[in-house]
Amino acid sequence: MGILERKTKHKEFLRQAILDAAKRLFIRDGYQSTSIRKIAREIEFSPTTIYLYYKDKAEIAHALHVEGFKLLGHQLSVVSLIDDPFERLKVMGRIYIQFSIENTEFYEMMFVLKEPMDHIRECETEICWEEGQQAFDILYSNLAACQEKGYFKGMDPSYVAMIAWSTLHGLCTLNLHGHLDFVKNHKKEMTHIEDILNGTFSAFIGVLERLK
Amino acid sequence: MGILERKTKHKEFLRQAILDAAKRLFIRDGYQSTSIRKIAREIEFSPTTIYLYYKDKAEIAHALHVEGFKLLGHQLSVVSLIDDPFERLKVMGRIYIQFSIENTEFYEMMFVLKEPMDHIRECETEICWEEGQQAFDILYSNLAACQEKGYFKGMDPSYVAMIAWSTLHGLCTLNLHGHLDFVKNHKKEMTHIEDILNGTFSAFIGVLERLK
DNA sequence: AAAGATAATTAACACTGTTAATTTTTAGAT
DNA sequence: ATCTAAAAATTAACAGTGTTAATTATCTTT
Repeated sequence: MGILERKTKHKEFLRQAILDAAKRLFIRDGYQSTSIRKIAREIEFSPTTIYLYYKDKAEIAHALHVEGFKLLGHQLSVVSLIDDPFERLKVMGRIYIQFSIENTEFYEMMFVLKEPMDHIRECETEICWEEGQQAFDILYSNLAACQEKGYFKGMDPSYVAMIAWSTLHGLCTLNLHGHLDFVKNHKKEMTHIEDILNGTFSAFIGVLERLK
Repeated sequence: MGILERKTKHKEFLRQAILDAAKRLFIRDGYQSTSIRKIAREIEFSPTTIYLYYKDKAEIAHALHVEGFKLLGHQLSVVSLIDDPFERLKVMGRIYIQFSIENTEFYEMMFVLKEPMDHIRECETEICWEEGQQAFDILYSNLAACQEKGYFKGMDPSYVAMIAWSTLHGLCTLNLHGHLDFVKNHKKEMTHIEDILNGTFSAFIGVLERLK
């Protein structure tokens, strides 16, 4: 069965090559500008070959979506060294924001674009967003740990998680989509957008700290 | 000069007709699916005629963007009857969320899509997002009024505004883009998505109330 | 009615995702 | 080594996209 093995190996190799090419273009030009034809040109195959390895563009989008979660996961892994749960939470927040700035296209693919979610709904038998679920669970666990240390008194950690995620996601997307530029005119201290993000995040942490 | 008048009148009429057609299609099928050709078919003109009234698709997007702000403005106008600033803030929040659910495509055009913002940056001589600026100012004024009644002690209202907007925007977009469906599995009380939105919003209001 | 300006059109370009039909390549059996 | 069947890759095509240049039709003014 050495031949069959080599064949599936080749299939997997090409599938990965397509994903790598897609990733390169996608990071540079964004998802919309990354066409099937451009990916094909990149790997020097005909456009239709790609459909032998991915059923449609949404499946490639989903693969990049998963890739993005791997990347964020790696960047977040350093927080395991931090013992205090609230301190850990703060660093996680900063890393999340930084990730959205440095990996715009991945952030968009993970938390904004509908294509990957549509693909999950269409293909996965049991409809569930594994990556999101897992990320949310980690956030929830951390908040529960904070609560045991006296934070968020009398609050449901699920709702605290929803608030925290919503706030950061809102902040990141407003920034990425160009809806925060005007704030510079509104407040003189906010000359750089990074200051707005950092300032708002610090203020939010301040709010959470008051809920002891 | 009665003829010139009629001519510019006609020009304005057709410009509005194009926008109305675009709005109809856009509300039904979303922005991406609303092509120039479909708009042209709707008003029974050739596709290129549209370019005599709008320089490109982004300009139509921007017109719909402004239209959306008018609509939200109308829906928010009822809060002027509420005297207490914090009570007013709460109702504003509920209306904002409701708007995002009932006017998905408008919300997307106002706060998510880049096209209208790109158009502003390209065309307006003085780069500023009038609609956003104005909306933010209203939020800011309300929060400042709250502060005078003892809320948000020792906080910068600008940052409170940023936090509030980010939280609501994050909540709305996570919902609209299908990233909250899994939460049903996470928490049994949250069987309907509306419950998640309302619950999270209530919890957030609870947080703000604690900052007295 | 002729001339000039304005409005609207057709034709075309360079793309897009995707499918059916066809060719090329590979693997197994004689 | 040759023939056959299966797998992989390709070409051609469909129906659509935003946008521009060149052309035709319409209307105003002389």
